[in-house]
Amino acid sequence: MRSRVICNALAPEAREALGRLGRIQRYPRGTTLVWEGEDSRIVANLLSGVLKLSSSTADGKEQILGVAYPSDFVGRLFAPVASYRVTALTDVEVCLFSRTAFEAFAREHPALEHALLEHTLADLDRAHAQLLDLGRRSASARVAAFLLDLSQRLAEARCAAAGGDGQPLDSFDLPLDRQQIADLTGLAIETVSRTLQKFHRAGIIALAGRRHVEIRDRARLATIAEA
Amino acid sequence: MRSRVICNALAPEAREALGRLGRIQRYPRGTTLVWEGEDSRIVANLLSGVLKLSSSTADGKEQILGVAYPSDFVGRLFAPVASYRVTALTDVEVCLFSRTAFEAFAREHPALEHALLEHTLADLDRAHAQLLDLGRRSASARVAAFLLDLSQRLAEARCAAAGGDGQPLDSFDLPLDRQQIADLTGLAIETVSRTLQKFHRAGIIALAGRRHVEIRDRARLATIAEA
DNA sequence: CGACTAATTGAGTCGCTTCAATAAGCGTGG
DNA sequence: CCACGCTTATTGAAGCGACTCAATTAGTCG
Repeated sequence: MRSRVICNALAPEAREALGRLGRIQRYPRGTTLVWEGEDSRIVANLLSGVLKLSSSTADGKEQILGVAYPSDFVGRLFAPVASYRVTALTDVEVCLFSRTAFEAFAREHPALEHALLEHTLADLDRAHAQLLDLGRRSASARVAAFLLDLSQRLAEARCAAAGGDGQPLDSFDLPLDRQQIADLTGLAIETVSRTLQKFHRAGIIALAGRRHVEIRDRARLATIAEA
Repeated sequence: MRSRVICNALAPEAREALGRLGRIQRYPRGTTLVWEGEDSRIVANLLSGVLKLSSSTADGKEQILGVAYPSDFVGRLFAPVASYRVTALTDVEVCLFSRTAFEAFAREHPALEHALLEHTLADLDRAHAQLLDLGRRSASARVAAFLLDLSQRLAEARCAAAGGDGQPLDSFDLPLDRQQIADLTGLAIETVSRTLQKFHRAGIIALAGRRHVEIRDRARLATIAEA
């Protein structure tokens, strides 16, 4: 598996030049970095923390389109307006770039555009998987798939950062609260809660506190996620 | 708006070289060009007709991830296996490439990779819009959005091909049957039928035969699609 | 420890699905 | 050109999964 960090595609000197273009910035949890519909002025590389990408209907119902973990690239290149909102789910640290400056730099560095293309294709695959979930799967399947995907991606992020082994984690803290899980899975908050409790009672997962989850029977969870 | 055809990004001589790499192929309606999960050996440029990209759950429920129109690029670059099925909804004519050969060519032609990146970002935007639909909108809103999107994209495809004006069409034939509309919108076929009839009775659209649709009140349709 | 927020639980409703039957569209052959 | 048969679409009735509204409980933080 190749590096998930965009700028690793670049030669050291180019990477340094790119580094000079961006600036490190921290935001507290809850901050919205980009609003949907507003000018798309910035793009960013997530260094630490978790971001949500979301969009909402005219009557205010929110749908989370994706969640970004450390090493992920976020922002809409080559479009004048942002099509989704970007909000910090935890305190975050990002490397910010002006969109146009980044685009100009990318034009000069085909390897970077190549890395962006691969990254975007991976995002598209994830969006497709989520489409199948939202369109055709039951509440239980969606919640199960969410837990499985989260454990995988948290492991990957840890791996990219501190160099773990990349094995999916069985015990972790949810970066999202119940409402956000509901917004991601397209369910009501009560349905998420009931489903989680049902898994808990069935011994498939263990819940401790509001945020902690332990996957006790990954195979069963995978079966539920399939159908 | 820039050209929607990938290879227009290339200089004439490069375009000709790419042309020699591909081969024109026709398939009758109903043919599956790529199966999900099988080796991703080919990619293609759609010349005429309509393709559906779909995926399904273990228990056989299908979800259409997207629909491709003339000038669209289809196939999963840089991945060993295809993540979705590609099926011809009408008779189609495509320009086929070996995936690996196309990738190698793209490496040599940054302008092509750039065009692919923009194309993929547009696909991602569409997937995001569909996520919001499936996760948070009612059956009526989904069907209305489908009709509006279709009229827009048919006009664009016509524009790219024959050089029309690109205005959304008010009268057109559906390239999908009711079941396929259901698979695209994540609804049951009966719900699609009922919704279409409801729009018809309300004078928002006119229906003739199985496939023909005429949008009579685009504004009202847009309002319904919003909520 | 107390106050506030987040999560859980219960009851009732609604929208969509499912199952079943009818009707319409369309190609075929007489 | 029309009758026939097959496929596709429509319509109806019933059921259920997830939502909504409301109340209770559990966590968390000062």
